[in-house]
Amino acid sequence: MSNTTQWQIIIDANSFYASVEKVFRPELRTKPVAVLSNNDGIIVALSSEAKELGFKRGDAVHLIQKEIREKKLHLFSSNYILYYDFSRRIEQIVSRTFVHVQKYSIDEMFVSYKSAKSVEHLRALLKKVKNDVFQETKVHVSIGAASTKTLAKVMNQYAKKDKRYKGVAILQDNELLKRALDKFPVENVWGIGRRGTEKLRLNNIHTAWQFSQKHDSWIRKHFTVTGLRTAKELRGINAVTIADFLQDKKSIMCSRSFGQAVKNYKDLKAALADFVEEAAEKLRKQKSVCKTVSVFVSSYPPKGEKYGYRKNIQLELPYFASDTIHITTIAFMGLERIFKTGERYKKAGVILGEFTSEQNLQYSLWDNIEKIQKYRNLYQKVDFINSSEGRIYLAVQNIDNAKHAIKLNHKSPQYTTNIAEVLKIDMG
DNA sequence: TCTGGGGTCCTAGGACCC
DNA sequence: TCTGGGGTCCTAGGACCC
Repeated sequence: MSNTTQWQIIIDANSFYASVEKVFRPELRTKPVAVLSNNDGIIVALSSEAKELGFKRGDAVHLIQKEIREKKLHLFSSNYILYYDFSRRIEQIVSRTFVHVQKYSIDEMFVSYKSAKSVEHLRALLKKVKNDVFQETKVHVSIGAASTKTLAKVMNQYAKKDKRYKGVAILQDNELLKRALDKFPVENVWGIGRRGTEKLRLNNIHTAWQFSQKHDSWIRKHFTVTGLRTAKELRGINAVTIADFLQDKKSIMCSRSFGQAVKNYKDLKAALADFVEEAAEKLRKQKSVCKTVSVFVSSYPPKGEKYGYRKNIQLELPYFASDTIHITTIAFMGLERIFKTGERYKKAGVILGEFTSEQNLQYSLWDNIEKIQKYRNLYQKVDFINSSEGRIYLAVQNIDNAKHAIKLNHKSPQYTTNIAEVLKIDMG
């Protein structure tokens, strides 16, 4: 490609959670490792060794105790604070080389770059970034680069799966498209879901190349404009933006299973307050306001029965809001209506829905604009403090989380973020 | 003693209407 | 005696994804 190519680059970490856990346990470097969900319930991440042994994401730990023992799978409770810290550090390292870095998920980021003098120049930069990340975090990343994001994702998968690429795969030229896409299964293309795959199979389309070569009208008819955009991207024409991938959420949920049964109203209420706090913070972060608040609870089933008490209720706020105080008030009203005494609750949560953007918000004649503004200003300050200095809590929140503490029997320390848990090196 | 959390989309079925 | 046909909208729940 010419030296004015706008390169689209995707960088993602390999087996991210498992890799981070291995960083602090070098003796496990070549051993099978799995990271567990909250309450150590299921497997959510696996090292390559664990995948090779047949363990799968979603496996219920208590059902595979025997295999875990026999195959010597090393377990870790999830330690999200640690993973987020690594994610942030990797982003910082990448940002030293590239200016336009956009985080996509905890282990994945987009980069765009147009100053490469040549493909070899780009390759050198990407190798350097990969190397820097490994030197400083001991986490391996895979990098794919091409003229469009969808193609970069294709190359990223080559970089990850085909050892010959050594972790960096660049689609040098659109002339090489056919070679890259001919062997690439269409179901692995970004934007082609399972449903889409079925439809394509019926039409005898199996590779990304075959899909990209269909007529626009045919694609538009069967896969709408979204499918057409994907096809264009596969042809080397930019048709999606980062914003398309990073769409604002249409609902925000926060829920948790409890480590042990919660029985009384007060404890459930405290847990719910935490969930609202978390959800409202996410809502404000994407600059949305919500209209509906759903609260749900579920309890352990009585002996011999399959289901326990399950109930959810959806309430409307009197106006669109994003402040924790108003949302909490409504959530409590909901909880009060669905709470049943005598149940042993195992899980609860809150879902915020019906969003509109903060700016688009039209105040109705009846709304107390001054009051809304006051809360909005207050919560800008709250979010700032929460993100920088510490945390502000509503009085009802259960600060030590003692009552709904989750089970974390295999938790690694917060090596990098908690001074009390920094790695101790035995100087022997 | 038993299994996450968060999200999207689709569908079946009920309420309601003409 | 006995109860059309067709449409929309909404919701709960399921399938699926990572």
